[in-house]
Amino acid sequence: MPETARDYRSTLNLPKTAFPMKANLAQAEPITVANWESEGRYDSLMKATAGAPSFVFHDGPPYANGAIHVGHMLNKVLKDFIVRGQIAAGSHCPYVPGWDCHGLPIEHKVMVEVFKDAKAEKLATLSDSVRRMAIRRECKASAEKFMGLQAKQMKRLLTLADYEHPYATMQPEYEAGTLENFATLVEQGLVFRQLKPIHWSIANRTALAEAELEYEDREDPSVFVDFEATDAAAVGNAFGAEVECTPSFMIWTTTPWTLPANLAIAVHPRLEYSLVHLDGALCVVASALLQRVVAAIGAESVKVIAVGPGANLVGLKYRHPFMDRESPVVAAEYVTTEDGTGLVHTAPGHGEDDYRTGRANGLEIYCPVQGDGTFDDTAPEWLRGKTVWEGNPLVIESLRQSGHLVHTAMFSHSYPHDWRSHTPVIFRTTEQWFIGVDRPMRRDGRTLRQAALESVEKSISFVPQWGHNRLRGMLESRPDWCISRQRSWGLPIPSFAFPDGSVLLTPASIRAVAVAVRARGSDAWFTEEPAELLATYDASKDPDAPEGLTVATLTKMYDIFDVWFEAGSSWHSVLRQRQLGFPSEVYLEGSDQHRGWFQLSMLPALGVTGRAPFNTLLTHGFIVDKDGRKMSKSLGNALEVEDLLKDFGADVCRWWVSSVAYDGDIRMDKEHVRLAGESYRKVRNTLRFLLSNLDGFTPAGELPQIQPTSLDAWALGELHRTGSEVTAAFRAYDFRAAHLAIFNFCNDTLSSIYCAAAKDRLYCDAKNAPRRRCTQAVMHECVRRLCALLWPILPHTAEEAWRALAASSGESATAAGVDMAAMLELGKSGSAGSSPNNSAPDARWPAVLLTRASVLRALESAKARGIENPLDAGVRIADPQGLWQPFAADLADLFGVSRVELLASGEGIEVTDLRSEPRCERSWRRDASVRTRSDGGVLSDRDAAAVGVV
RNA sequence: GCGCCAGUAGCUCAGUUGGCUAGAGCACACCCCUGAUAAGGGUGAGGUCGAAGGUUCGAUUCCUUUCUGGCGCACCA
Repeated sequence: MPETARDYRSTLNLPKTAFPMKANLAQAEPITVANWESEGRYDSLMKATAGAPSFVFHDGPPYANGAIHVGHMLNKVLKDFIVRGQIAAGSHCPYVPGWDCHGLPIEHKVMVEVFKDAKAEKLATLSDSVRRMAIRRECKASAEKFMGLQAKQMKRLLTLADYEHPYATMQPEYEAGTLENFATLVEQGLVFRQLKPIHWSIANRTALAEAELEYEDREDPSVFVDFEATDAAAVGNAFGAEVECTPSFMIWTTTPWTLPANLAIAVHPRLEYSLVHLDGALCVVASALLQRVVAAIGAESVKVIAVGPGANLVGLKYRHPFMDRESPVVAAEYVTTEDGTGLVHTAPGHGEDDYRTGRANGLEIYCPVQGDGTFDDTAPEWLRGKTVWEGNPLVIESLRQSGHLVHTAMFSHSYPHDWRSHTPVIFRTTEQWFIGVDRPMRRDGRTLRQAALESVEKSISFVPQWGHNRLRGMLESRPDWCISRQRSWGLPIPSFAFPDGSVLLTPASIRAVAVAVRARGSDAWFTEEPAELLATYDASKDPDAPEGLTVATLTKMYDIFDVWFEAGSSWHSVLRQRQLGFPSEVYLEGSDQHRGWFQLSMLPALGVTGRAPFNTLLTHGFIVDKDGRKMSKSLGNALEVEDLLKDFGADVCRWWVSSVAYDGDIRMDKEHVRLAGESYRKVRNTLRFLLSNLDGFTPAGELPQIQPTSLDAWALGELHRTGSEVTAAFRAYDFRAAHLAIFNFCNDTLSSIYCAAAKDRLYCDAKNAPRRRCTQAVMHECVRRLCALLWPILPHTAEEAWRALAASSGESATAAGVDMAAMLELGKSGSAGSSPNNSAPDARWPAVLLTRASVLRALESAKARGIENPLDAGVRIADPQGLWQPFAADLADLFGVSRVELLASGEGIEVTDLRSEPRCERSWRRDASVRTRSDGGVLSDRDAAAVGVV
């Protein structure tokens, strides 16, 4: 035996691969994206799957405003799992990304950022339609800019979609589709015009949305007013008391100018009210507020006559203090005892609550205030032509003179103001367009609400299940849908006004405008005359047109659609118009869309087609921070997608997405993504190890025959089981289960067990030894299948590995791309859960692995005896029944020890100390065959043969 | 205020129709390997299942209340 051990390193088959350990995703992925784009990857995949059954999947449009945030990332990546999962499973799954482009947030932003200072002043001087077009041009530019930005970011997330032909709600053909839907809804009798109170800016003569309001403190005169009952005795009866004079209902308000429009007093039915003498006057006040009222008005003598519930007051009548009318006391649940008297002045034309109360009680929706803030001719003479702010003191003075004013004082409160002019806004009723949810449809007499509830119950499936209750609850309680907005940036509601103020909006007239819009876009509404817009309209053939209609007398009206109506028409404007199939198999959005896109797509579709536009509603929760709190810029806990991509890469972000339980809130933190990165590296390194042992290996078509009791059979069996699990998980949209199955396969089956056990034969067997070749064949199969399974989740990494695999066997190593067709084929065969022409692994394998666990524990405790390296150990297992005998060939590798002996008698596991036995200089094993060879080296039989010595 | 949902080891999650000492992975500790090496392997510690009541022989699992958080809706006359 020589002094120094021979170096047999060069005689080994050591791992070798170009597949790097470090993924370098942040740099590599943009190149992948560019390659996909230049080679037309989306189109070629569509072509490759052209004949396959279609899976209809429709994208909900994000709002084209700002960069994408982590919520978009979650949503788009989940959608991509579906798209790629379907393609990998052999379906044809076209996917058109879309954007919601119209609406207030963009207009608001343009008004703030573009039309400021001098530009804003100049804008104000323009005529209405010129001004609208100026705003619309800027809005369109903004929407286009953000569509471009978001598309770029979405591509960077490695999502697969028809980015060459996206849809946008502002595209002419999309707009035309929306109008066609609207025409059908009108035809079905669902559209009507009605008064509704809205925030109104007098300064700008426009309706304002919540986003355009700023709440500022303001002082207003508050007044306590007595409304005299018309029937004293009835009031007495309500309280079960005798009354000797006319009682009054005392109300309180901070907007005296709304008193002309008072049409009711609201009381809470279960609140207690008092009939009380206050300084001689008999009035009704909520008992809980009596002390405060007394203090406020400074009453000196207080005498409670009787008390009773508000319910008893309902139906009583009172006389308006200065208008010639009698109005009722009504019940309302929202009445509180926080301020005032517990009797609420109700003007249905001047408040949201009041409006609802008015409608519920059949009151007129009366609004004597005009757009310029002045009273109209229906107001008392002394108010006509005065503004509401001039009206306040006039009303108070009138009340004082007629003796109805009990008390007045200035009251400071937070009040909504116009964000631009900083002037206070008022509530004012205006005519708005509605889609009625309780109106019978011409088609079958059902209402939208009935139809919607029926599909929720019968034909839609929900993932997760609770979406069912949520959507049903919302449908049960939703009011009619107000679809009109008084803005510029949107699709006009194509209604025309006759000189007498009546309105033309018939299915035929809408369809005629749709033709114009399809050709020239919705700008046409602002730039063309009614005659041009209605060029294809023939009133004589329109059964709904009024007699003797002359287009020349019509004027355009300028309401636009609620953007939700546009987004809610996408199933028609995209799926049906582009012939992609209808309905969509799934809609996948955040849980906020039960109120939004889910519901507002469903209603038009039910009205137009009679069915919902989707079969399954898949919802995900919201991303919250690591403490479960909402992410927001102001809290400073928001994560930026750009940062995540830069720090971790898209594949790691996608790997993280696939790992979360997406129903319910999703906690997210950089640390979580970093952890996902760790587990990604595990998968990557496993692939790398496999690839590095396939250098120069060319698979021989089919796998070799494999013994069921061999390690290879077990690994192959696990591979197939994993494949079936992953495919089933994708079918159930349970990406997390797929993620876990893949990870466990890589981490346990391969890295911890199979690869560790296979090292010896891979490195030390002769290059062409059948045992080594067999294991390589199985590993080759593992890489192929893993690539196919990983592709929907980690498209970049899967393709990178696929390329490396091709390179290892020298085949198509020059091809820039991946042989997608082969990968897709593989996905298809995998989905069938096939096991190739090899026999299944032996049924005793689970037991063998349990034994392995026991052996490992025994080896651990043997460390105390100084046997620290498993290759210094041998294992004796009692096997009287000969159970382990068939596995004998692989047991030593499986346990990582030098030698395993099966004993015909005895019991248990014994670890033997082999440190005194010679160690093979090549394989480092203390195999029983190790001895000095002809070259002077100390080798085992196998190694001697591999090196070619005896 | 109303509706829906969630609350299990430091973190991400499993826990079938209530039933054996509540399970994984990561992180952590200790050890091995140095021929997957800015890798790989082994062993181990760690939880009164948000809280309080109740039903039951028995509850993480069913009921009630409550706390915390999320989404949606309403409200401030």
